[in-house]
This record gives sequence, C-alpha cells and structure tokens, in this order.
Amino acid sequence: LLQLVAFKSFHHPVTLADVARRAGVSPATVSNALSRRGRLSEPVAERIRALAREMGYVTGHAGRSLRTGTTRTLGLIVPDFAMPLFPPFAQAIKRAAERRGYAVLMGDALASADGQTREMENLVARGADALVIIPVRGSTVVDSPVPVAIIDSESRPGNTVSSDHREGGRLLARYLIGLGHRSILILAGTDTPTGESSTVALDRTRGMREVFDAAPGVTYDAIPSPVSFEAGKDLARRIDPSRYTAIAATYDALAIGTVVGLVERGIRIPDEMSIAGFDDVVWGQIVSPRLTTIRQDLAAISERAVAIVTGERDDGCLVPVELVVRQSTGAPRRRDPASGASR
Amino acid sequence: LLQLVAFKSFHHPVTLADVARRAGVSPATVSNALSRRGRLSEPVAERIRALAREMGYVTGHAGRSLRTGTTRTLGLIVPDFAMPLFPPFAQAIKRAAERRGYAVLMGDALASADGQTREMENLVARGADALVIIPVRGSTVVDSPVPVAIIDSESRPGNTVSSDHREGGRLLARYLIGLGHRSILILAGTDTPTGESSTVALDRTRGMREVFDAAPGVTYDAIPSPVSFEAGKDLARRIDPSRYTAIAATYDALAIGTVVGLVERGIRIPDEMSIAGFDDVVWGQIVSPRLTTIRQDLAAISERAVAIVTGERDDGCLVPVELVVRQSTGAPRRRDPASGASR
DNA sequence: CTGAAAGCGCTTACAG
DNA sequence: CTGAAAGCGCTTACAG
Repeated sequence: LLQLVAFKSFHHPVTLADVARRAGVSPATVSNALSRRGRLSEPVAERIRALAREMGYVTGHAGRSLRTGTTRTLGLIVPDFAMPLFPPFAQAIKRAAERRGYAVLMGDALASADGQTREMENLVARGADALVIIPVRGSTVVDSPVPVAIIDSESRPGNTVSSDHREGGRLLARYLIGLGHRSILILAGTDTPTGESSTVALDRTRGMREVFDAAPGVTYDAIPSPVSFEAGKDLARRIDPSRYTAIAATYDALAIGTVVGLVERGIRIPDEMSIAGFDDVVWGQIVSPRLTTIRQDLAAISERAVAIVTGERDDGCLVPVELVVRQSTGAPRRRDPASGASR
Repeated sequence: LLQLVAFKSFHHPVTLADVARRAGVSPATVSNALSRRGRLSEPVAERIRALAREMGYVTGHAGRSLRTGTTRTLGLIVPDFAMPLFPPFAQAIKRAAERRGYAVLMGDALASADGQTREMENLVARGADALVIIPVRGSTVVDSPVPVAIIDSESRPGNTVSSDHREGGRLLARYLIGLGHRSILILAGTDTPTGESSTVALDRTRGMREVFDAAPGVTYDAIPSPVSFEAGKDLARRIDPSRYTAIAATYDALAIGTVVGLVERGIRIPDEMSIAGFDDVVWGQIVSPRLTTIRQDLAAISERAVAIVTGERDDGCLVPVELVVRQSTGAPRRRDPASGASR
C-alpha cells in the first residue's frame, strides 16, 4: 500500500543534443530529421529518426514553446463539470483538439462568472494558445489576449458557434402539437444567478413560442424558472395538472426534476402529462419514463469551435439539432382524447 | 454570429526584460523582486512589483519551465469521463492541485487499458511533472518516468491512495442485517473488459462476505457481473425476487439499473426488495426511490494523492467511507415481517 | 545537403 | 543589496 509504483526510473530525459552526439551530427540536423521532411537525404534522416526512437527521445515541450512561442495547448472552460452535459462536451472538444495535435487544459467556472474570468486568466498564464469557452449562463466573456471561440447561442453578441436552439424549440413544439397537445406549459429556465437571462434558454423558448403562436387552438403559458433538477421537483409540486397536457422545459435537468416530482404526486407520464427537455443528457435515460429531448450535436460544435481557434477557419456557424423521442411524451389521453392522437 | 470576440488584442506579451527596462534594473532583479522575498530592500521590491502589475506582466511559463525543469502541471487520468463518478473526482483533484499552484492536464482512458497507457505517454510528453491515475478496472499501470499516485483499492500492488472499500462492504452488510435482511444477493461487478477482476469490486464484495459469513442465519449469493446501468437492467429481468429481500451492487450504476429494471417489473422498492450501491453518484438522487449507497471521500483522497505526487508526503493511506441511507432500502416487509424491522 | 549560431524568457549561482 | 552571465532545450534563418 505504501509503495509508490514507478517512482524509481526518474531518468534525466534524453535531449536533442544527446541524440545528436550519438548520431555524430548537430542538434539542428536532428531537429530537421525529426520535423522538416525533405531537408535531409532520406537515408540519413531515417537513421537519425530510428536512433531517436531507440533512445526514447521525446521533444521537450518547454524548449519548443520558448522557441516557437506556441504551446499547442487549448484552454477549455465549462460552466460546471457537475452538470451532466459538460463531461461529454469536454470529451468531444478534447477529441477535436487531439486530431490537430493540441492538448487541452480544462477549466471549470464552478457556475460563477467570476470563476470563469479567473479561469481565463489562469489558462492564459499557463500558456494556452487559445480558449474555447462555454459561458456560464447569463455571464459576459471578458476580453482575452488569445483567440477565443465561444459556444453558446446565436443570440450572444460576438458569438461564434452554437446549436440552432431556436429551431430546437420549433421542432419540439411541432412534435407536441402533432401529438395532439393544445395546452402546454413552458418552463423557461431563464433565471440565472447573475440576473441576466441565458440566451440559450431564451432562444429555445422563442422557437417554441413562434410555433405555438402560429398554431390555431393552441394555448400555452411560459413561466420563468431556474434550471436545476431540484427546481423541477419544486415546480412539479405547484403545477396544476388539469390546465396542461404537456410540459416543455428548456433544459433536461429541469424536465427530469419535473418528471420525478409529478411521479411522486401519482401523475402518470405520459398519459396524464407529457414532458420533454433539451440536451439529451444521460440522466434522461435513467429516469422513468425515459425523457424525450432535443439533442445537440456535440461533435460538430466542438469540431468547428476548435477549427476556429486553431486558425483553420474564421467563421462560426449554427449547428442543427435533433429530436429524440422517448417514453415521456405521448398523445394526451385525458382531456381531449378525440384530438388527432398520432398513435 | 460570425464575429470573434476578443480576437483583437493579441498584444505581444510583456516580458521580464520589458519590466526591467522600464524599471531601470536588470531582469534578474525583477525576477528576484517577484519571487524571492528578502533579496531586495522592500521599497525597491514593492516598486518593481507595482510596475509589473501595472504593465500586466505574467510569468512566461515556457521560460520558467525550461530553466527550472518543472512545469507545475499534473496529469490526471480517469477511466472514463462519461461515468458519473469521475467528473466530481476530477474537480476534487483539480482543487487539491490548485491549492498548491499546480494546473491539471486531463486525460481520459476511454475505458481501455491501451488508452490509459497512451494518455500516460501523452501527458508526460506534454511536460506533466507527475501523474495521478485512477486506473481502468482490471488494468495494469505501466512504468512511468515521472512520479505517479494511483487511486484504487488497497489490494492493488504498489498502490498509494484508496478508499477503504472493504470497510464499505462491511458497513453496508451490517446495515442490511440490522434492517432484518437474511437473504441477500450481491451483484459483484467483477467482470471487466480485460478479464482481470477489478480490485475495488473484489474488496467491496470481500467486506460484505466477511460480515454475512459471520452472521448467523444470513445467506447470500454473489454473482459476477459487469458494472453498467444497462447490465443492472438486464440482471433485474432475470432475478428471482422471491429468493432475496435485498440486493447489494458494488457500483451505483449497476444498482440504479437494477432499481429501474425491477420497478419496470412492478416490484416495489424497498418493500419487496431493498437495493444499495457504492459511490454516491448523482444519478442515485434522480432515480426513484433514491439510492442508499456508500460514499467515498473524494476530497480526502484527492488531497492525499496530490500531496504524494508533489513530494509533500510519501505515504499512501486508506480513506474512510460513509454509509448514506436513502429510500431504496428498508426493512423487509414481505417474507419475514416479524424479524426485527428497525422502523 | 549539413552545421554553427543566435535567441526565445526565465532563474540561479556567482561576483561585485 | 544588486547586476552580469550562463544556460535550460529547442528551431530557424543563415552560411557554407
């Protein structure tokens, strides 16, 4: 238990100069053999590369950084790692970065705008070449000395990459109407610690409103709310289930809390109430019934954000989202059984 | 949407030499003012520090690393960020590292032993001063050129820091017996992709066996299994609920899957079946009923692992665990209603 | 096609 | 108490 594995072999790392000496050439030549193809005759280069490999040479990062002024490291700041959306998001960004030979330094804003700013300074001081930021809801991203890509909503000023949250709202609204719902409750999830509304929540709500407003015979209420699981449970206790046949929450955590709260009240889902959320978070597959949701394309967003920040592209984009139908939504069975149930 | 925020101010960073010039002293003196207290007269030092602050100087990491041979960066490798235990674990390790002025480079083994080895090489090449590894279940940690702290079980050879998983098993077993359970099913969670058993699962099972073996009138079966949520759901379909009054799974995900699977079969929890797990993962608070579990002290483990790897200490330790009672366990109501129900 | 030299930004041992 | 010098490990512009 007390023995430290692998604490033994703290060999001095082998340097370019070591390899050069053994190869009988200059360090410059080794460097050229390793990185700049075509500068040396292939046989010589290959001999040097083989030797380097055999000696276990790996490029010293500090030396390279100092010389090139670049670290090939990206800083990533997420709002809060404890929220289920962000670990898979971070994985996607890491993959996109690795494909380009970049490492990623993770920052966690711990759900506060100050934390976000602190992490920005931190990561820059650590030598991040660029930053990818998923901002804390309602926060402003301060100025940065290195390139920044922001992943948020199309409504954020100066934004770069975002899911088409508004279209997501429309997709969900159309789906609910198609199922036969005519009285819908929107849990807007717009309350933030800072008081500034989350543009993501706003866009999702706006998309739903557009569709509901245009649909004859459909009524809805939209109430502001925080976004957490707990908030959903609280709300579920106060909702009048006779007034609506469906609830659309702008975040899965909120939707899941609502599901759990309503189930505790003995309300059957989806027969008495349909519920849906946004983001396709893992929790949605654990709750019973499993949650219908709008899924973001994390891989596509990450790919673009990293491409921007590494200088491959300079334009942001709107990434399509997708409706994922599960068991928490269905035709209303209680109040308007006649109205075109689709199954 | 297309505009890049903060892309403007790519000022050349201000260097030590810049500050020195403006202060009319040598770079060495600025360095001394900034880092080595007492080398300069306080007024002079303070004047230089103020100037540096005003000029926005931050220590260039590459230069410092090259000179000192140290990066003050820790590499962390987790088995799989998609598993709910690891994001909060990573947060705890990051906090422990930050308290000591270390940044952390995150590695994700993506649930494979090869991935783990690859990440080790990666992080070392990136200049990690040391590594903290939570190994993939059933994997071996290969030799490393930098200090490594391993977070696993006391049964792993060469291990350094671990929760007292065995004691956790004992705690849970005693609790179930105290509730009145006499026929218990252990879901051992010992199957791993590599075929090597997970020592964590083994220790947990061992702790439970010890207690059950010593308790008169208690019988139990222990069946091997994988550890996922899906595996739990599958198992739940095949379990004969008349044979046991309680199920103890060595991981929460497995326990939660079992809960969901049994609930789908209409089995009432905890009246007809008590279920408990290990780790106190967030999911356990989303499932209904909420899960009784054994909680690890992530902060204490992380603190020690980081202390070891930064050279503050050289001894590992066994960290106590804690029973968290929630709604998924209770006195057996069905088969032996007489036997000392404790509530 | 190959090598010697300069220099990236720091810190520390040494000299004054 | 303060400064000049050396050097950490690389890469690249330049000279041969």
